[in-house]
Amino acid sequence: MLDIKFVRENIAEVERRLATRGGSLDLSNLKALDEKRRSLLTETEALKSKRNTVSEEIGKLKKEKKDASRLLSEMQDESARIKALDAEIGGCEKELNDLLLVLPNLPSPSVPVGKDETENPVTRVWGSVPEFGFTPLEHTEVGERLGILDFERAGKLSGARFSLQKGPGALLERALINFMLDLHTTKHGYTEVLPPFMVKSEAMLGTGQLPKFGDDLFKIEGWDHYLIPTAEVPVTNMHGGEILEEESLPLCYTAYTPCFRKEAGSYGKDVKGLIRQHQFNKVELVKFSHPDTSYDELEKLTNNAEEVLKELGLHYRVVTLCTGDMGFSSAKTYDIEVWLPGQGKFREISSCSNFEDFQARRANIRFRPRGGKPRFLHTLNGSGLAVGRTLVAILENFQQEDGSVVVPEALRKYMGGLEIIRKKS
RNA sequence: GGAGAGGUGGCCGAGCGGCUGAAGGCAGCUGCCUGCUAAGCAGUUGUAGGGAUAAAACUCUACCGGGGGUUCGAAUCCCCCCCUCUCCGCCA
Repeated sequence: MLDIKFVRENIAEVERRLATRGGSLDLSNLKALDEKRRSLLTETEALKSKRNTVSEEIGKLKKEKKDASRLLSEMQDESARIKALDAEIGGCEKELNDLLLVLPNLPSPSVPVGKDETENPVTRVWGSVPEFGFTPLEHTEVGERLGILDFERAGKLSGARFSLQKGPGALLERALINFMLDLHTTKHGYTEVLPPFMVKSEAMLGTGQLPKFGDDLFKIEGWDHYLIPTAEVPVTNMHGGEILEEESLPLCYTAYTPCFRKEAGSYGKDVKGLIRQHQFNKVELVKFSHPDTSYDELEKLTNNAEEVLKELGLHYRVVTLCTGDMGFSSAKTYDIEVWLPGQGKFREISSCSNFEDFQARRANIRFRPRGGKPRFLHTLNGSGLAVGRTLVAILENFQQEDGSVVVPEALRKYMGGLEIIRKKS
């Protein structure tokens, strides 16, 4: 959520910067509501002030056993007016809030202006395209031939966009989760969190999924709860409403959770395989940062996610999302894209964002500067990494002509020393 | 799910419908004092939103789990909801 004060004082700039996200918007409605609210406030507060002093007087008169009926009847009317004004202010604030809640974050000035994903500049590349002496297969093919991926049975249970892994396929997923968590906790200094996988709507509001993107979420019938679409939601909202010590920043958390997404509107996209699922595993990185250092923290966080791919030996590139391709809550986002030989292209495997104080304001997460007033802090997060897509990358990059898959060195200790996944004969 | 107890400031803990943003204590900060430490004395310390200001100072309003109600006036009375704790039931 944007700061209404900032919007008020910089309305033209806000309009201009938001417009770079695409689409047009008009903040005149917001401006009018804000002005109305403030003038109503001035009016009602003056009345309340009067009521307070008169009420005190009435108290005195009564104590002295004097007649207060004139003041009493006068105040009856005033009170009714205050009540009506308060109701009007309430409505005004609700309307204003509703508008603010659906306004996206301002892109950071460092974000390239562009209309869509075709205008995302490549920021860096690591490794190189692996060469095969044969035509590499897509992961679905590799996995099904090995008997470790079973989409047919998953479909029987749950329909499209679900998967089932078996034997070394299930083990590989588990190994990846443990490997990533260990890397981030031991080497990068993050604290592991195992959060709830269901949260209240308040939490979804805090990180920006609600009210605008409810269609993408699975809601629990009869409850105010939703299945989380990412660990970002529970982990960021973990400190909702809190005032943290300045010295404790940055707080760095890593969390494994399954993620549940409806993928509404993606019909026909990635219908096959593990790329786009209603349920997938992810290890997430979340930071609560001092505003002064949040962009340094974004670089570090992105590097921490990249490290996973480096250790696994997977070729990838980092792109900076342009203004037109950024998510609703983000001020700046890097996507990490891994090379998939079976598809012959880079695919997103991580998205690392700085939300500045956008989520902190919604979720009311602050810190106390030494001796000063509480301030909103900055929140960041990134996938470190999407586990299913990492498994896809491994199957595609380390497949061999005979259909087997070499297990990356870094994962072997998590797989009982297994070096190669072969078809069970 | 059933029964009971409770939710007040950073913490503990008072609080007759008006003089309570809220006693008292602890913690914190600022002075003073003591050779050091400890103690002592005085003062001070919440959040949000308006107004004012270059920014402050200043000023107004609201806030005692949340929401409604009664009243000129509610932390205090009434109703609904939420949460925590204890006991019972159920369960991993």
